[in-house]
Amino acid sequence: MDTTFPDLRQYGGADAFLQACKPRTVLDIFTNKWTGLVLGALLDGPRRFNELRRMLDGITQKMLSQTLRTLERDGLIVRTVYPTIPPRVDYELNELGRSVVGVLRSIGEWAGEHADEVIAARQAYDERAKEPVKPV
Amino acid sequence: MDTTFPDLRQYGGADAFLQACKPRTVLDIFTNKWTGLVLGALLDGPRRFNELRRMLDGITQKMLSQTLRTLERDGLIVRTVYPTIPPRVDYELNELGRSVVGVLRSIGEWAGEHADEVIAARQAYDERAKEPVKPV
DNA sequence: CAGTATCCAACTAGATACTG
DNA sequence: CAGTATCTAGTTGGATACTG
Repeated sequence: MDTTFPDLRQYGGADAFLQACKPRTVLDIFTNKWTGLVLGALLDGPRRFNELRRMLDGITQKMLSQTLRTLERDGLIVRTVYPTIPPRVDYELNELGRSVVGVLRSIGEWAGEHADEVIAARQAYDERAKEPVKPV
Repeated sequence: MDTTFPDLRQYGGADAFLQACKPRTVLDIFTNKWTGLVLGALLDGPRRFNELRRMLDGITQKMLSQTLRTLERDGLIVRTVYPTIPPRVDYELNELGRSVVGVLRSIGEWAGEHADEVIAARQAYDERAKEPVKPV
């Protein structure tokens, strides 16, 4: 079986759900640790490398570089080099990149609306696990 | 900085985007390899363990077990044990679980609509990388 | 300024074997 | 039937040092 992610538009039962699995690699866009934050940092317009690094305080040079390269390769952002001294490089969302942000927003909305619920469920589950023996 | 995922509802610029970062742990729901498929397999109603294993051909016993436990702990599915011999265990989506599927659907829709675009961008990028020297 | 290169610790997921 | 336990290969991300 191809374990790629399903295209849920075509969902019509579990089988169809599972068969509609083609573009899983594309899903890396959403599973990467920094992708969402980097795209978010670009929402207001073009940013330079170190500018992004400051905005994303906590990201390493390596991860910023890697994330930007991946986003560029995936066609979500545009990298522009100005051959000045010192060099200047701008990163900017393109149309495809902006469309991803829409999806990230719906993920963020769900997380914002239900995070407490999930966290409470986890605590309840862990509490239950503490006392597995039924008191008589 | 807290590198959790932003709640984009509150977005009002990159700063707000970055500051609205609280419930990142909740995002594991979307980044897990099997979560989406398991939730999808439960869309039509309760399923038993080995039933799910057959539907998700390719998943190992360990990963199915682990994924189901995580989903149960997160409060997205309900696990019901029937103390029969042989044992019977049903897994079922609850309301929270069904709401996640909505988000997964929007991810799947984006992926379905733009996968070709992303894949083409990757190929183009890789092609460009092959001939880095500008022919004179 | 805008990156690369290298090493390493932590985590993930698969294969395999065993259990109430 | 419905799992758990263990071992291991592969991947991810961070720290650090260096470069055009």
